[in-house]
Amino acid sequence: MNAVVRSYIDRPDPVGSRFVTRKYSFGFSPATIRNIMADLEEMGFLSQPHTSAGRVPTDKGYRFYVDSLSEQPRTDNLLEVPGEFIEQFSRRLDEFRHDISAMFAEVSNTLASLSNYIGVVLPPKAESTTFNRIDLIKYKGDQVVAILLTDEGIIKNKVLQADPMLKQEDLNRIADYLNAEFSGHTIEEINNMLMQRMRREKAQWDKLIERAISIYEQSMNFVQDDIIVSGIYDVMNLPDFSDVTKIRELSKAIKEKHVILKLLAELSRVEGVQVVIGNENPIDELKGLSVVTSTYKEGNRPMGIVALIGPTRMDYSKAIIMVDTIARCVSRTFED
Amino acid sequence: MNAVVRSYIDRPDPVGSRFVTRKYSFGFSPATIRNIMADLEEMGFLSQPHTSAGRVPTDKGYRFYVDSLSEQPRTDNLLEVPGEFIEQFSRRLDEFRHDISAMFAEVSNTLASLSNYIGVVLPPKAESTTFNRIDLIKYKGDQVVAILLTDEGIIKNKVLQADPMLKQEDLNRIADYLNAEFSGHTIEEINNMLMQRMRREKAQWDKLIERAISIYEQSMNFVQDDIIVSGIYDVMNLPDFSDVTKIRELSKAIKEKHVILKLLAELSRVEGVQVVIGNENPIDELKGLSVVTSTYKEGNRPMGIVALIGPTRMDYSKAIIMVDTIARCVSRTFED
DNA sequence: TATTAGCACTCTAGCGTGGAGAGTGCTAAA
DNA sequence: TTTAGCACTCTCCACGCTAGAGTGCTAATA
Repeated sequence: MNAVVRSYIDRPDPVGSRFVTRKYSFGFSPATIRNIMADLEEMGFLSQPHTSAGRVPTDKGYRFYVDSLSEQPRTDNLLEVPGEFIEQFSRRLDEFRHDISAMFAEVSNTLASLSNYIGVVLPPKAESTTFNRIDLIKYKGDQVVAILLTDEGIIKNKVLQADPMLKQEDLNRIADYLNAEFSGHTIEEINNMLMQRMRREKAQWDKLIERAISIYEQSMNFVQDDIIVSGIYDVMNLPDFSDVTKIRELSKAIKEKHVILKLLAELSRVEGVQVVIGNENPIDELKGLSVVTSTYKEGNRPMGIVALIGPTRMDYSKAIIMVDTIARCVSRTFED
Repeated sequence: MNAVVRSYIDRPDPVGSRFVTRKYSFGFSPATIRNIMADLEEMGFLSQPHTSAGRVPTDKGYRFYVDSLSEQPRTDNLLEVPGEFIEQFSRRLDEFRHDISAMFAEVSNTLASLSNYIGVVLPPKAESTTFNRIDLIKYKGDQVVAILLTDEGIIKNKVLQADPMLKQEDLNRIADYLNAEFSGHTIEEINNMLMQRMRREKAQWDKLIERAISIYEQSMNFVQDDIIVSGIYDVMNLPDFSDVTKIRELSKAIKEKHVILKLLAELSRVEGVQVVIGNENPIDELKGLSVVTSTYKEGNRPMGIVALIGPTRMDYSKAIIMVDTIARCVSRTFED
């Protein structure tokens, strides 16, 4: 029975009882299958578009399938990924070690092109990254360029307005101060530290510290957490999107990046692979789509997530393996 | 006659002789119009999808229309843009003065959302920008972060591998050297200067210069000229893309960004507004679409272009005005 | 009790038909 | 040169029909 549900998944269109008997040779006749399918429909796992069309799994049906996937011994799935691929892909990621955003783009692309679904990467949350150093460069007029480096290899730059009287040496002093104070702490810790200190030492601030604080706060003002999306165009070639309105729904969903961001942020709390199917999705724009995610970590700390977004009729088995494998590869790259 | 061709453009679907007489009151009867239209068809300006459907402009027809647009006194068009808008938009761009890529994103978005076509911006070619300064920061291990600032406000950073023995002071010296030599020159000039000097002074290079050259060359290795595209999703709602295959063609064209890049680079040679209609397009992927472009300049030097991409049945008049106006606004922003 | 064969029933997809409507080309008159 | 009139063409849509696939139900069977 279990097996029956599972078998529907791979098929592109409604499937009837005869088909099942032919494709999967249990010792049953079509009639028996019909009975079972009628039961399954009553239980809510299947539905038929109309009488006398085959049946199609409901979201609940997919959910059952996915759950049964994870129940059976992991090895069954993981065996399918050639260790060779893992090696090769890890090496490839290593090449991008010095440019983390290029690396994430590569990850997203690989996910998309191997799966034909939409590949998404949620980079590490700015807050949880570790301050490595900041540099301040005097630019035109009163403009100052701040470059922030994190241990994770993230480089961000921002142009600030500052007192035009500040000379490069002053900036250096400020940067030195910030580096000495903050290096090795996560941004979150720093924000907390800052707050504490601001309250405590408010009275005895000297000019330098005051400026440093102000500059730091300005620099931090690029919380532009963003996601990296690939494969939007190829996914439109799937038969699931042969309808114009469906394509429009899809593109609307993708357009609302912040919506996806919100969902992924939610999912990133839980470690390991997660599957969200159609209506289970808390966000209206994404109902009708399924999301398979996995977190990647640096050491033990979860950093961000990689995900595949596709139609509910998705090859979950494949997607889960891919997302899982690739998340592992990313984690591994961060270990070095 | 001229007027007849023009009037077709705004209509979403095939238009017949009766319609013309009703909508545009020349003193002619449908029969006369029919004769004229038959002539126009023979000349290749119109075509009919089938006998007894109305007629539709051909690319040649659109071309005629566009040409006749630019023949009449400019003011006719430009009057339609409220000076107020120009003011307002220029002020808005000013807010982005310190973050040029955000500014281009804003430009692209504005183009797209006001026109409902696809907004595209080709940022200044890296080669033609002016070196302002470079800074080198020692990072983890043998990694060095190079930050390049240009006068135009472009900030790029790249991680390089360098001799791990180099200390921050050495890097500062190298940066100072490069800044002293290159500041105020365009990247292109620098590349030429470099080449010359390399040939001339090859013998007497000291270690510093050698390192400086090597670092500079590594830093320059991010020629990732890219375009900024907006409005892909909204454009799908146009009736012109009510067909799945058309949407797929469109997305294929957009996906091949380098293709568009190539076309725009080509068009950026000529100053002012340019219109490329359907088949006129040298690139297969874009036949079936029209492109309206205009260059923006810094002083007298053309920097890049803004463009609208839409269906051949595009509101050329509106598109031309928009692209022109916005290019002017961008140019103006660069003047400060 | 579980399974199966048989049969009537239902629904869709595909196809041809036929009428309405829109638009045309042509001819003859103004 | 323009216009009125008319026969013609083609699409679109609604209708009806058939073939095919799949179902549910009942009665027979292991």
